[in-house]
Amino acid sequence: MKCSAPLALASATRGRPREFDPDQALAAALQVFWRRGYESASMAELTEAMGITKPSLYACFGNKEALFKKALDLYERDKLKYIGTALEAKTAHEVAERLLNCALATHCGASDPQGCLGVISMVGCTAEAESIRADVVARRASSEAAVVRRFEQAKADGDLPESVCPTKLASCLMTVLQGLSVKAQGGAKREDLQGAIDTFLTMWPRR
Amino acid sequence: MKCSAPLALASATRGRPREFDPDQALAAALQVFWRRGYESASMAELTEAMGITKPSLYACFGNKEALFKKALDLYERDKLKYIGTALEAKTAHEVAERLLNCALATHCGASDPQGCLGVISMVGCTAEAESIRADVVARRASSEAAVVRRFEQAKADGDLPESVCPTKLASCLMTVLQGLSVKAQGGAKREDLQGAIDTFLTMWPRR
DNA sequence: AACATTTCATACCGAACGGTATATAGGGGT
DNA sequence: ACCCCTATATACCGTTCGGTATGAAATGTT
Repeated sequence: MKCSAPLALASATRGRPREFDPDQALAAALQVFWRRGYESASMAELTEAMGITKPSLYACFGNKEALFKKALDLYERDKLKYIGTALEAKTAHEVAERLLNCALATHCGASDPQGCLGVISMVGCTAEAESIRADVVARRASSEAAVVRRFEQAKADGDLPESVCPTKLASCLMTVLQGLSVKAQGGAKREDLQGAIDTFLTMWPRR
Repeated sequence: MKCSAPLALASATRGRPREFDPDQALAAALQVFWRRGYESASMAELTEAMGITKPSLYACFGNKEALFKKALDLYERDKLKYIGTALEAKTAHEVAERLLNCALATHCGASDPQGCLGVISMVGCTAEAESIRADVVARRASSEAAVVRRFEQAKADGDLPESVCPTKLASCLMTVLQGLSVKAQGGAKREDLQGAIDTFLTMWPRR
């Protein structure tokens, strides 16, 4: 159960040393979860992709749910770090532009287009895994709240028209982001997504 | 396997008459699929909600996949009929307005907000059920194509600026629709969705 | 009344699921 | 060397999954 040093520098000098790198294994697990979603990713698939056996997985990561949450942490740290940097853009329009285009790049990056891990897991989890759902929902809410704050700042800067509501505009933008995930998950072409993004940005409220 | 008269007026005079109404049972199945998604809806849940036993279900509907597709037909016929009527609106803006608001009403109608059955099933199906996925994707593509045609007409009517591309605008609108489903599935409040819709409509390109 | 036909209810099937008991192997501490 | 501790590999656990075999019940036909 215990995973004393949290995934890195596990310099437990006592006992047989583990023969795999937890970070690398977690990265492999993330790929599986991202491709298949939480519930559809089976332990057999995970262990095979991670190159370890089930007891090793359980000893190091706890259980499937804990493994997923660690993978989700990694996902946010690596794949969603563009959200933080996008918020640093100078104008609200540029914030939206970066968010949308970086999302596109992330989800159409490597092979086939695939949606956001959060969207896939939140939508796909209804049966058990209510905890997973709640976790994803909370993370998403915090992202949206950050966008709201950024747009409030933009409005104070005179960067957005007085008539727009930062909360609603952020909700609208997040809606588009999540819609892009669904389209990507449905196998949409990159040009299709790019068209939706460009059109939305053209519609963006100007001062 | 055979389900001779397709779900209605099964006036097979020979043999023991069935003790349930297939249409009613299918409606109950639709509720389960809508709430839980294709894979998460178990046969036990389905049979309980439909008030029949498993052999009855298999005799009448074939198997889980065939049952789902029949439920999806019913869903499009009942819950998504607003798409057809929305396309009859006079202006492109009104088309978008109707599509978005009717989607909101559908997904926040009864109890807790829930996303579109198509979105839930397409995103949630990765493992088996590739056939389900393909079916949903095809239906969605046909809907989007209808919107494209409507916007081309609107442009011909001078109802949309020359600068907008009907294909891209339709893609953008469908993206928002699907994003709303995700937000609804995540437990978003009705006002939140309404805010996103209103903001998007405010941004709508004007002639 | 006897038969054919269809539905119903129960119990069951093999497979896959997440998770674990157990025994062995491989390191440091002393 | 020996002991302790931890990771490994194999085999297994109970549960749930979608789907079905089987026999009884209920109708129309003759």
